[in-house]
Amino acid sequence: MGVSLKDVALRAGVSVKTVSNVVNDYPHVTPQTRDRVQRAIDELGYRPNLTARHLRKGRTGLITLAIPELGNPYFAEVAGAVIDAAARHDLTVLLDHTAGLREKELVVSQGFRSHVIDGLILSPIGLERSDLLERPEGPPMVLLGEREYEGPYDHIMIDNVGAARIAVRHLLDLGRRRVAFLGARHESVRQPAHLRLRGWREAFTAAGLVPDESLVVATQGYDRSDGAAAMADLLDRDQRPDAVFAYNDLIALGAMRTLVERGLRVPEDVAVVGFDDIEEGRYGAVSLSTVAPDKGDIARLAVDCLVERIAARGTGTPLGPRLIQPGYRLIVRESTAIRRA
Amino acid sequence: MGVSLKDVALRAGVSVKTVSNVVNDYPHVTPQTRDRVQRAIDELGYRPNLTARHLRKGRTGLITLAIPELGNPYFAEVAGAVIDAAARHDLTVLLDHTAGLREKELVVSQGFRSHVIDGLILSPIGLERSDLLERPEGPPMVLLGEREYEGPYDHIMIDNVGAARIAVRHLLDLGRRRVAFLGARHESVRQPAHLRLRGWREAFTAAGLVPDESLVVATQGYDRSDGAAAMADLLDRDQRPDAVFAYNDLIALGAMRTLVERGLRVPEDVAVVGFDDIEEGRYGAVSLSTVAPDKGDIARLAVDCLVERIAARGTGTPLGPRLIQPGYRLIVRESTAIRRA
DNA sequence: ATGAAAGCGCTAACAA
DNA sequence: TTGTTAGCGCTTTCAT
Repeated sequence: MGVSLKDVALRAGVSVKTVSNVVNDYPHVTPQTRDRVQRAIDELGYRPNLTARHLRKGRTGLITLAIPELGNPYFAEVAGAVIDAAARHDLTVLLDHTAGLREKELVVSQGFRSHVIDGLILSPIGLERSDLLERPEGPPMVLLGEREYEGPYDHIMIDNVGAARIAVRHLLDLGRRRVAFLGARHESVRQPAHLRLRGWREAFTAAGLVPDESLVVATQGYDRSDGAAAMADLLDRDQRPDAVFAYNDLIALGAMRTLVERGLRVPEDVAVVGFDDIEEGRYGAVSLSTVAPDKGDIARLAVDCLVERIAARGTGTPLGPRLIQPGYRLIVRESTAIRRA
Repeated sequence: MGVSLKDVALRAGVSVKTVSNVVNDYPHVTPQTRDRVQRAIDELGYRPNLTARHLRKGRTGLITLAIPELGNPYFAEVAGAVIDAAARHDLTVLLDHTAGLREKELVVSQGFRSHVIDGLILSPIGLERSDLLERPEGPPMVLLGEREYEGPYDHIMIDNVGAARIAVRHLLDLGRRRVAFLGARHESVRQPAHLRLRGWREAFTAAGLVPDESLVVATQGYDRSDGAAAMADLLDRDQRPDAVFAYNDLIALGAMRTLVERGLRVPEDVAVVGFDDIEEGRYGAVSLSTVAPDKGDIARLAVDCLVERIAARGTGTPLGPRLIQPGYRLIVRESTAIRRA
């Protein structure tokens, strides 16, 4: 099939080793030899077979990134950033999506394709803590995302409680008092929604107010449709909220859609804040205020962590699990742009 | 490091070949032997080294998918579908994004990582036809997307002219006459925008009308911001349009945003039709009518084509380049939901 | 500075 | 039915 080192060596009249030296920029090669080899390489159109190189070196230059859903703009944007960050380390990204299903996440976290990849970045949702603890030996893994685990793995996660607190405080500062939380979870296990809900509560308490738990609405998923349904649910009740803090932008967007359908104005009647800062939030009829995690930061930190882990392998250097918190900020747009009450 | 075939063979007291047979479900193995080997595999926690297997077989089970931008929901959704379609063939997807830059597309189309992948699905924008013709030997490649090439490669592309015609006709049927086209290109080279623009023209002609070329607005890119700017540009002129057909949903969404800012109603003042059917179009304050390409179909066709090409390699079976047109349909939503004039 | 040869883990002829 | 062995293309001691 392809042109191999041997072919080049034959053509250049040198040994395989010499060609290899040239290809790998080994310093001790005479310019003449290098020239001759280079010419042979060009003439034959030689390209190194990475598979063979990897077999020999035990590294592949491939990492897996497993996210819940590519259709979710937040994850799509993060994935793009991870691909770029990985490229800067000469790593190529294998993309998987798990639909947030424990089973699929399990398959990914446990050596699926483990011999092909040097490492793994996983953004788990359904996975249990115990699954993590029972993970068999395998390539280094770094966790990404807002579900707490406190397991033996590096984890890139923003300060969800703090971020939510700031968002809700912004609404309280606007004079809103009936601030709903959209996107809670029924499950008792650790869920990112719980953290943001805690932030919601703390914001009230910090302001000397008592949060009204009846304004907490759970959703099935994290999609626009879930937000739309949750909002409808809320509006069907007696007293309507004057503000909404949504688990994420998609839910917020869905909620805004319902508000418009019901003839309510945003932000006059109901102010809305989301979470994620997906691009679509900037271009709705009413642009969406949101908490913006630094996605570039997140991607960079995850890849850097993983690269470090990969490098540390074998060297026996013990490296405790780290919890790393990327930056975030509140972005105020039209959905809360209103004079103080 | 890992456990190899040899280790298992040693443990089970058989030869490497036998273990290999068991692992690969080779039929002629006695149940007892199989059992013994299986036990050894389990005890040792053996997992085949795919890199080695690939080196041997000359196949890796990896394919590259290169799209312009993961942040564009249309491409993100297509990418997700491709990953699923590939999984059904036991293929794993390496995702690249090119930003639509000729240079990056060139790197991808020409053997970048060519030894690691079995095939390549490329969605080019900046690439020239000549680049394609000069492509060196490499793994099979299938083209995806709406730029015409008529090169020596399989190409999955919907009937852009026909699809655009139907969309514009829908607007004309509504009684609209000043139907603008947003998202044209200045470049003279083949561009998907040209095809959709042709459909725009043909719809007028077919209705016995003369298209008003002053309603064609070019944009820099294909993003929401481009749509917003183009719409603003259009509204600053004397006579405003009563309908807009946008190159894609993002441009349409951006345009709608501008319309709202200017106090115009959709669809009463200006009806809008987009292209792509991204999910976000369903949840705006006014849901977006659009041309919906069958993304599952597109992904499946691309992967199937590629798999066929991969299989045909070496077998000398000549297989001419094919142009394959996936299905599409017009989805009418609120942005054009209005009584006939 | 360059060459010879071993071996990464696997599969596939060929043998037994 | 199972074992032996030769590579796939590359890197890497160890010689020279």
